[in-house]
Amino acid sequence: MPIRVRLNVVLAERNVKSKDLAEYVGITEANLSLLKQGKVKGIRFDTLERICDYLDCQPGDLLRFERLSE
Amino acid sequence: MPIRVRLNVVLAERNVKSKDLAEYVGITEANLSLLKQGKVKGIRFDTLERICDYLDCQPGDLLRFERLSE
DNA sequence: AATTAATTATTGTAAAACGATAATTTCTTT
DNA sequence: AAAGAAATTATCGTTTTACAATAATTAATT
Repeated sequence: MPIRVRLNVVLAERNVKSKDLAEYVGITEANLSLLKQGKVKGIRFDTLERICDYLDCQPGDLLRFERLSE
Repeated sequence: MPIRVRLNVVLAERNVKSKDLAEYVGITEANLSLLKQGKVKGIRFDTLERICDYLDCQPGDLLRFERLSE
């Protein structure tokens, strides 16, 4: 699955707790955990938006397309 | 809605026809059109992936978080 | 050892991505 | 101006899945 979710990386960089982000975004810690680990198959823009807002980042920081070959 | 979908921009830059992209991605032109215009509320990663693949771009090229103020 | 933080698991539901199709509109090209 | 191609809009239906809610388990911190 070449779309890589690197929310975990950004969280670590920012030193932000999942709990705090979840609270701000308005989703459960359980779901945020799944998202962090790339265990979801998509994302709603309003969720992405609030994450970017809180982490002061861009979607491109959270999502990367990684080609298989090369 | 501060997540801006700029697929239309990238398509224009690449001079790619919606029809061709739709065909490659495997979604209907109708749905691609909605996506192009930011009229969807989310996206599945497998769709995003194929778009990035065909357009040789990153999610960050297609999605931008734009703050309201400032 | 306690407390806190994060992950995993389960079940349920509502939202919406997407299909299929067709009609309308816009854009090209002759 | 016609014709053709490309794109948008509109309906309706279906299936997927993001998310909630909750609880239990497993890391980390202190």
